Amino acid sequence: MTEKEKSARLFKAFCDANRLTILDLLKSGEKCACDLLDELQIGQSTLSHHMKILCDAGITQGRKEGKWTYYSLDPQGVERAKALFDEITGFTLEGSGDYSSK
Amino acid sequence: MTEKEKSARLFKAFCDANRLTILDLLKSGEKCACDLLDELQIGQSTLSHHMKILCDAGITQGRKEGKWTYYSLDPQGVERAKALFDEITGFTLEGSGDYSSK
DNA sequence: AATACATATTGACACCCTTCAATGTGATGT
DNA sequence: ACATCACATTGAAGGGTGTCAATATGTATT
Repeated sequence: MTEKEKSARLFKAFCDANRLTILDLLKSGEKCACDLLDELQIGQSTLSHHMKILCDAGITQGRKEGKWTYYSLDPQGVERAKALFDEITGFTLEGSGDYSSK
Repeated sequence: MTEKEKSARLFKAFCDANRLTILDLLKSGEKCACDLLDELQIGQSTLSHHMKILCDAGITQGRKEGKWTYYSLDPQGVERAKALFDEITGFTLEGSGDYSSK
């Protein structure tokens, strides 16, 4: 798999309205699957599917505690995605971050 | 179509390896379709298809001159995508840009 | 006008993605 | 042990996407 294919795959995680809503919800902090489910008009298995995609992409992470799974944004993963997007859009920030992570 | 659906659609433009390569090539400036075709391992109709997606997304623009069509990045469109991505990833720039455009 | 050229459009195909219902799994409670 | 709860996995259906060959469109050239 080429670099570009890997990038494309990472961005796919952001290409679904439900996943964007999930990321939005997680911005306010960790949430269990059942809380997310309450706010989305999708079935339980569908949520599970989306969470797998987000976690596989490294954008979110899951933490199991008893019966529940708590999901949260993975700050590192989010930064990685941002850096990649900036790289692709040819953007270098005047007077700010160092995106040399990759 | 909801906001999130619109965002998801815009990001889809970045979710194909060939399109990422095209954006990469256009970073160095305007190029005609035939030049792009030389560097990609895809057929002519496929390139045309990808250029339509990128242009429809507002990320690139085409300029016709005689037989040729010259493509280039649309700086405004690129910034719009970046701002949206930053918004989604919950990023607010310390001491920099104003992303209140939307 | 006839031909050649550059690009766009169309139609078909294979693959991928989202979704759901059904089922599996692993933890908790009785 | 048994039932229940929270979540994951599987399998199937439907729509979307990338690709190409073929064809159409529009522009130069002869």
